[in-house]
Amino acid sequence: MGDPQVERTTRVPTQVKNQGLVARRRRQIIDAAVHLFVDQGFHKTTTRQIAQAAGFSTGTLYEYVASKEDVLYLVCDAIHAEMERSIAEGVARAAGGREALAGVIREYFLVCDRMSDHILLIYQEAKSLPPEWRKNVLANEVRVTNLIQNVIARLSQNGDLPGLDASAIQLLAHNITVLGHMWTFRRWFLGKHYSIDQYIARQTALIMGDLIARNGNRGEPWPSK
Amino acid sequence: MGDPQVERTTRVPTQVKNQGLVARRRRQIIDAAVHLFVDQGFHKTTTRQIAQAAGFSTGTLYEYVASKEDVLYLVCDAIHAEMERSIAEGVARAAGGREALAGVIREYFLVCDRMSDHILLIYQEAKSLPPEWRKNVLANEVRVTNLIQNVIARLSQNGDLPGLDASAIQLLAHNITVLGHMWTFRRWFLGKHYSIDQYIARQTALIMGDLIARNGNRGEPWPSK
DNA sequence: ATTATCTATAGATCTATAGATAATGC
DNA sequence: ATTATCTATAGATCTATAGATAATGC
Repeated sequence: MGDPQVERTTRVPTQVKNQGLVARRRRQIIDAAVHLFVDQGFHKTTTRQIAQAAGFSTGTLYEYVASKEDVLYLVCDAIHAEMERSIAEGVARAAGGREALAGVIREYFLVCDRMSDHILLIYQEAKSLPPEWRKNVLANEVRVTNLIQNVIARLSQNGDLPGLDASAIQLLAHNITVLGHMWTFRRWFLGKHYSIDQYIARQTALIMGDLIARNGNRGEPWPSK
Repeated sequence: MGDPQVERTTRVPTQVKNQGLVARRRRQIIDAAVHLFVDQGFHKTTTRQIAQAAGFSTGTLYEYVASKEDVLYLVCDAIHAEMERSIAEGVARAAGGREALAGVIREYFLVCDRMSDHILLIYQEAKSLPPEWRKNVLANEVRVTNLIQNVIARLSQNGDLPGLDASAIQLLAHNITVLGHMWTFRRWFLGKHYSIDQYIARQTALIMGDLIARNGNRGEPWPSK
């Protein structure tokens, strides 16, 4: 298997031999393209603009990618790598025991808040990827959901979250994942009513309300942060 | 105010005097463009293709819209009109009393299932609209959420859903709205595990679990369909 | 010699419109 | 005369590449 980061980048072919240079230039390409895509969208961004923002010529850009779609894939993949890294870190940081789920929700939602623009970008432009690579991006979405699902499953096995079968656990993980995304694509509305901390507190109450109520804390609202 | 449908279409200027003809031709444009946009996306679809699929020439197309963006707006607006109509109808059809919320969720999720492609299209292409019209599309999203919010608020006032303040009601309405959308943009995964009926039953159990548990049915799972 | 980069542009579109033509109503 | 439609294309891009140039290492 080896380093997944390398495996990722090597899927996109290049003319340049020096692997270190390829990694460096592609990082420049990604950094430049993310901002342009977020601002203007993929289709309205030109390869000229990407090259210029990255600090070299159009010709050079095409030594490191074979097409504009390649750039989009590099960007989507880098975003997912960063999300996975942050979430896994957050999961590790969250407390154990009964409050672990609330902690993980919090860490995950904070990642969504920080990466709003990027999450939005994937929702909008994943469709523009060639099919083979779109599949890859969707697989990444599943991986993020699984990180959350594993936490729930672990708590469930410990008896901390009774009344959830495997299917309910899976669906709950998807719900939490998407409610994090909701903060990014309904920010224009939700942001008028809640800060991210309030949003986390409120959503946690709604999500956990169910589980906790069944667990014996009936009637006691989840502490609002 | 007058007929909202007319108010909608009149926001886009036209060269043609005959209002009935304008409505008819624009319906042709919308029907043609929806399919093309769903298949290829907005940017990869050409005005030529739209005109051809609608059954007239490019020149004629531009008698009924001033730009390609106009077509996108007509499409987004038509989709929302259809969704609002269907959901309002579903809300009316749903039973009253304590099970009203489950009934509305069911009706709404069925609309999402039927209009999957269209909902997806709005998520992907709303950004390509001129700012003024994007605001309009977002306002439509709020209107759909409000339809659900009103049902919850009514039940809450009747005492059927205790423990929900105004803010929780609003957020719950957004959650339900987005969990319906989730069926459209995670269909590639969820569809492998659930039929739409199973999805509705499962989600209803998770959503209502909270509310019902607080309401005294602790431990009793929501009937699965 | 080999590798990386740049300049300049071929080739392929695509949107939107100008001006010609057909259809309708007085 | 007026309204609607069509044909043909101006004008403006944009992607991707070919071939020239600069930098590096033997």
